[in-house]
Amino acid sequence: MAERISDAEHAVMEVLWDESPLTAQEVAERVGPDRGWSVNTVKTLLGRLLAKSAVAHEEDGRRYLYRPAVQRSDYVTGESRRLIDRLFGGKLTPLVAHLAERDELSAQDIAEIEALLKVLKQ
Amino acid sequence: MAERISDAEHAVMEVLWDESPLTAQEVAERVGPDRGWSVNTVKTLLGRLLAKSAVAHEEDGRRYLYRPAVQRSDYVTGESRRLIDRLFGGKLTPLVAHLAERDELSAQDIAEIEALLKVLKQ
DNA sequence: TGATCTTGACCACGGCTGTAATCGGTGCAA
DNA sequence: TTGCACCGATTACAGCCGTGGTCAAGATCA
Repeated sequence: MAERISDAEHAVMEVLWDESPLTAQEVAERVGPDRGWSVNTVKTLLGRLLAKSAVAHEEDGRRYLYRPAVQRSDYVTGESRRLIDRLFGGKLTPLVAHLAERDELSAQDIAEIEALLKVLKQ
Repeated sequence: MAERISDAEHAVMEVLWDESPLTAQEVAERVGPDRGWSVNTVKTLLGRLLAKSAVAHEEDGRRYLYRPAVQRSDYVTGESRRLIDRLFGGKLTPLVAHLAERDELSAQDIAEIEALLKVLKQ
C-alpha cells in the first residue's frame, strides 16, 4: 500500500476524493479540462492506481465504479512527512522559519497559525 | 534552471551544499555509505546535475571540482511551495492544522513555532 | 441481423530515474 | 617505455511515468 502515487495519478485521486464512486468517464470529465487528458489516459491512470491498491472498483453493469482506497488524509500526511524529513530534519519549525525568512508568509498567515496554536494548546 | 532535481540527485546536492568544492570521488565517499552507491553512480548523477545547471565544475588538473550552482534555500523554498500548493491550497496554516490533527506535533513543536512567530511579528 | 458505440484490457513509446559497466585518454611507477 | 590506475564521457538497461492508441466483447440501434 505504500506504493508511491505519481503526480498524474494524484490528479485522479483528487477527483475521487472529492466525489466517488465515479465511472472512468466521469473521472475523465472532471480531471480532463484542467489537464487536457484523453479518456484513455485517465483509464490507464485508474488502472495503475488499481494495481497499487490506491483505488478500488466495483462492477456496475458493464463498467466499473471507482472509489479511493486510501484516505486523502493519510496521503497528505505521508507526503508532508516526506518533505519535512527530507529537507527540514523532520521538524516543522524550520519549515515555518524558512518560509518566513523567504517572505512567503503574510502577516495574516502568521496570525492564523498563532490562533490555531492557541487552540491546540488547550 | 527550473529543471527538477530528482531524489537521488538531491542526495548529491546535499553533500555539496554541506561542503564544496569537492571531487566526484569525495562526493561519492560522503554520499556513498548511506546509499551504497558506486562511484560511477555518483559520477552519473553529477553529470546530470551539470547538464541541468544545478552544479558547476571547475577544472583542477585532470579532474573536476564540483560546487552547487543553485542555493539550497531556493531549492527548499521551491519544494515546499510545491507541496503546499498541491496539497493545501497554497496556504501553510492547513498544513500545520493537518499535522496537529494527526498528532504529528509535539507540545514542544507547538511552543517552538509560537516562539518563532512571536519574534516574526516584531 | 448487421453496423456502430462503449468499455475495460492491453500495447506502445519516448523520456526520466536509479544504478552501474565500459571506453578512451593521460599521468605515474617500474 | 610500458603497463596500470584514475578520470571524465559514453553507453546500458530495467522500471516508472505521461500520454494515448488498438483490440475484443458486449450493448444498442437501425
